[in-house]
Amino acid sequence: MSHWLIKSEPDVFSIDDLKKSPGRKTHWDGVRNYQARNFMRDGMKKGDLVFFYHSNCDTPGIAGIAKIVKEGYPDHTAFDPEDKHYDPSSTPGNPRWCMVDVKFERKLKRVISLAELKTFADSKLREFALLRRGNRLSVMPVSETHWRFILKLE
DNA sequence: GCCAACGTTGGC
DNA sequence: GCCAACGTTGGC
Repeated sequence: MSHWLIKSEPDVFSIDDLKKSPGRKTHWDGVRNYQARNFMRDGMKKGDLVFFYHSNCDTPGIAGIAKIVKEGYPDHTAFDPEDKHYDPSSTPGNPRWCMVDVKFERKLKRVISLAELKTFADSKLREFALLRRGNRLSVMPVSETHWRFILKLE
């Protein structure tokens, strides 16, 4: 089983929104970055656990844990001209983007802030993709070691 | 294939 | 709101 981190702006969709969603799950649509897509399409497997990260907010950080409940399949929002993430070069016959379904697992007891994570950037969390300079990836892998260490901070 | 222009992300 | 980082686009 692998571990991951996905980012979301809480003003748009927070961990609480996921918890309130029907069946406590949602499809993770709108990813329009090839590296992120490849992680979703090729890496994410049913049962994998995912850190739910809040970005672009007062206290950016890891807010909760979700689980992959459906593996990669075409992101239909790319086909919809009305959708914010419409991409005319992606068609049902030849879909370019994909999504997975994630389900609420739990909130962390407290948000583990980016600021706190950064204090370990040169030690326990060296090589953690989230802390690499200028990282803008919205989907990234988390190593076993890093996953366990971060959970211990909780 | 190069690279300037442009758009987006996301911390601060 | 600013701006650095960086991915994408498109002219050449």
